[in-house]
This record gives sequence, structure tokens and C-alpha cells, in this order.
Amino acid sequence: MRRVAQELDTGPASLYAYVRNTAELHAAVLDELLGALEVRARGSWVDRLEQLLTDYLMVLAGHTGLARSALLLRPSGPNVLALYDRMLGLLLAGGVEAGRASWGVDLLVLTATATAAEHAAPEATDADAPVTDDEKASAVDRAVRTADPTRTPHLAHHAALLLGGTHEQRWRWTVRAQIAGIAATPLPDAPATALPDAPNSPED
Amino acid sequence: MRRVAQELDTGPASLYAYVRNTAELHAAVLDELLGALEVRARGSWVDRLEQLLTDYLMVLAGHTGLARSALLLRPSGPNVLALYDRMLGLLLAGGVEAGRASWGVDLLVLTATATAAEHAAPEATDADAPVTDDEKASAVDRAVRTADPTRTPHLAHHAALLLGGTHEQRWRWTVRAQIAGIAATPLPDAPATALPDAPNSPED
DNA sequence: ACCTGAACACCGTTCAAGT
DNA sequence: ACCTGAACACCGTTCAAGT
Repeated sequence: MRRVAQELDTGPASLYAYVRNTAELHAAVLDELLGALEVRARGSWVDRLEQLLTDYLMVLAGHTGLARSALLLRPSGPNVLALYDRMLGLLLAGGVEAGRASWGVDLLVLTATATAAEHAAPEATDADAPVTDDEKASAVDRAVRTADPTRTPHLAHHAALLLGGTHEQRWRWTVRAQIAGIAATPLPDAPATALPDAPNSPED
Repeated sequence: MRRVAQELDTGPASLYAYVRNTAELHAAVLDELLGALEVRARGSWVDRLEQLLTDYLMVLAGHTGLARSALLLRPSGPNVLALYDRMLGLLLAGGVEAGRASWGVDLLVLTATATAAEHAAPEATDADAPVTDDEKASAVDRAVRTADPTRTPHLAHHAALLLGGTHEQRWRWTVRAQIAGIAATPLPDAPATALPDAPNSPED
């Protein structure tokens, strides 16, 4: 708040005329950024869905703070809704049953958001120590690589696999694995179609 | 930091003798909490894996702040590693190919952590307005329920499905869908077995 | 070495006062 | 209604000084 207020040559209090709190400001910025996503319609529906999720990931990854708060935001701006709609449409076009597709969109967005938040560096407070992504990973790397084979036998035995692959390879695999699982896994028996009450004509 | 320092009847500066920063403190607390997870060995390997992930989710969901930072933490304490090992073991016991199992553990933990962070309420600053989970959801609910059928046709048509189901139903489906996808999706062609260099005898 | 009080450099938000 | 300066109530972290 103080940052954007300064950019606007005013005090932070002024912003509260347009926005109720920081979350609302973040939501507005995210929706704006998402509006700039152009649609690339190439390849199969899986390819397109992967591309769309990757675009979304890139937008969040480019703005550290946003990715972090996007998890808690549950934004509902027009561009966010349009993105959801496009993803749902692609799943349906792929022949995925509607219920699975609906819940699947949520899962895919959650994973993309979380992945972005994970990769986002902790803001690089000053110069000197930017705390790279690799640096953070290396702590886990070391732990896994030196894992005690008696206490954690599986980790020790598969360390190379666990730590292998590039970010991009893992991300692409993650998307495809999830899409496959979504398409193949039926919803629970009691169908989740019942809502408290959905008014036919909302006031507007 | 100030909070736990007060609990210990001292100033916040004293903690820096034991911990380098807040992240390290969070990691230590998380590892401690994870140590208290008892193993429930009931049902199939899928049931057991689901149970384990749900236990992990519950621990994080019970401690708002932790869930939030667990995403960026990449903790590597002994109890975290033990949890990873157990999950990897269950996937392998289920006949999942080792490479997919390795990357799958990462995905499952990411989803569980992100789900916990999402559900965690924004700290309830004061009394009066605790900002319930439902209250936050209702903003999305309203947006989806009143979605413009021309701009977002799929959302409008499947609103009931999108918003349906309990938290528990959706969580269980998410876990099972991901396990199915992990088991079914092969790693990229160039096998991710090559690591920069893994020293055989690390200094200790 | 471990611990401390005090300060530094930040936050988001509120509120009375202006126009 | 919109905007503001100033204050309030917090943070994490550092640092010189103690023992």
C-alpha cells in the first residue's frame, strides 16, 4: 500500500477510497495482469490447456508478492473468471465428464498458483544476497542426498529421481499427470449437484 | 518472533541465538508438529496414502501461519523427510514406477500444503469479524452463480457442479485423482536420472 | 557463548480534519 | 465524495553492551 501510494505521489491513506484492504488491491492487480494474456490456439486440447496454465504460472512467477497472496485471495474478477471458463471449456472439449472437469479446474489452478508461490524468491531484501531459487533448493538437495538409508530408505535409494529433471520438465509432467487423473477419476457417489439455493434471476 | 519471545519471557532478540530468521523458526515448529503424527495402517495403499496426506493437511490447517509459509519453506527436518519417505514407500508398494512416484510425492505434498494455506483464515485480527471460510468463498460463489452466460458460458452452465461438494469430498477426490494421474503418466523421454554430481561420502 | 534493551526500518489501517 | 497528515499498533532484524 505504501509502495503504490508513493508511486502515485500521495499517502497510503488515500488508497482506501478505492480499495478496502491489501487483498482487494492484490486481486485487482492480478485481474488486470490476467487480462493481458493472449490466447494461443495451437495443438491438442491438452497442449492448449498446458499452455494456458503455463501462461498463468508465468504471470504469477513474474510478480513475487502476488503469487503468495493469490492462494488466499480467491479472486473473482472478470478476467479470472474468463480464464476459468477457458480451462473448463478445454476439458469439456476433451471429453472429460462435466463434474470432473469442474473440480479439475480448481485443482489445476491451485497447483499452478502454488508452484508460482514456491518458485517466487523471498523478495531479495537488499543487494548482495538475492537468495536464488537454486540456493533454497540446495538445502533440500543436501538433505535428500545425504538421507539416512536406514531411517529413510526410499528417499536414499531414489535420491537421483527425486531431485532430477528441470523445472520445466517437472511442471509439464505435473500438468499432464493431473489432467489424466482428472479425466479418469469419478466424483463421489452422492453427486455434488445440490446447492443450497441458486436464484434464477439475481438482482442487478 | 515477538510472540514466541514474549511466551518465553524475553525479548525477540534473544531468539536469534537459536535461529537465523523467521523461516527457520517456522521450519523447526513444522518439523516438531509432524513428529507427532502417528501412523494409521488401515486399508489399501491408496487409503493409507490418503490418510497420511489428510493428517498432514490437518496439522497445517490447525496452524494458520505455518501453512502459509510452508509453501516457501522447503523444510528438510528429519520428520519432514520421514513423511516423504513414507509417502514414497506407499506409492512404490502400489506398484507405481519409481520415477513417477518420486515426482508424485512432490506434487501431493504441494497440493496438501496449498489446500491448507487456502483454507487457513486470515488470522482473525480482532474479535467481532472472524472472516469465516464460507464468507470468503461466498464472494466466488456469487461471481460464479451470476456469471454472464455469454462471456463465460461454461461457468454459467456448470455453476452447480463447480460449487458443489463438501470440502472433504473435494479433498478426497483431489488426492485420488492425483494418485491415478501419477501412476498413469510416464516421465519425459530423457530420463531425469542425471544429477550434477552426487558425492559418495559427504563430509559430516 | 549466550542474552539483553533499545533502536532501526519497515508494515497495514484508522481517524479527525480538510476541501 | 474524495483526499490528506499524522498517528496507532504492529512487524522482523540489528547492534552495542552486558555477563
